[in-house]
Amino acid sequence: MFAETELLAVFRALSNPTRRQMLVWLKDPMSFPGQEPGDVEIGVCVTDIQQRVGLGQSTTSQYLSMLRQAGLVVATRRGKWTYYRRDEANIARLLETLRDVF
Amino acid sequence: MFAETELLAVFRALSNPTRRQMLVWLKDPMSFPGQEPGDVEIGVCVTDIQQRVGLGQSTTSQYLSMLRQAGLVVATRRGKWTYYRRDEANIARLLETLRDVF
DNA sequence: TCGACATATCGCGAATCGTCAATATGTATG
DNA sequence: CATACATATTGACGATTCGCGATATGTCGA
Repeated sequence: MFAETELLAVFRALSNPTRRQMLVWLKDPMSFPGQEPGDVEIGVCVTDIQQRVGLGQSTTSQYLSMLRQAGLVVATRRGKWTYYRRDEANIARLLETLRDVF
Repeated sequence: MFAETELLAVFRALSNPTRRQMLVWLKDPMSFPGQEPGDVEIGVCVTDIQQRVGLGQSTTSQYLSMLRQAGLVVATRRGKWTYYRRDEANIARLLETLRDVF
């Protein structure tokens, strides 16, 4: 299951509408500008996400870091870029936990 | 479904461990001290909940109010007491929404 | 109506959040 | 190595949250 501290990180992360929006948008990586069909599996880079959410670069980076610490996304560094994608397995596990706990 | 502002209230409410604990404890009203078998359907009064969470009376009242505004519990006034119980139907609806959205 | 009791609301200081600009770190390329 | 670029970290500051004590509101019984 999820430990109390993990649940805390999850709910804190999702208590912000922009961070929730990020997670939803990442369900469809191709909807981001500049995404090539081959990039879907590795995710979307920070700059592309930033363009879409319309916040500053540092804020975008921090928000993605929070989502990662909450176990909702995973980051992959490739060259200069860091790609973020949803951690579908963990999200599914989380939804099961929520159903069991609440 | 749940509107954006409703989801915000829900995640804000659940981003606090004590408020999450309250919601879980309310699954079993009989586990509170001073609960009579006939009280299960109406819920648990604020004082009994406060005894258990160990916070101040005002904080307990405010936390329950937040859970109510988030649609997670319902309040019933009877005499001097206000009884709180889970809104199971709405919680189930919420879990469905979460499964659809995330 | 008065006092006792249950709950809600108000006002406060400390801590955390939201967001940014500035700066640091890492990485590829000339 | 020097430069440019992508991302992460830091510092700042107003806004919000946490939890409390004090106080207000509502309800019952004498």
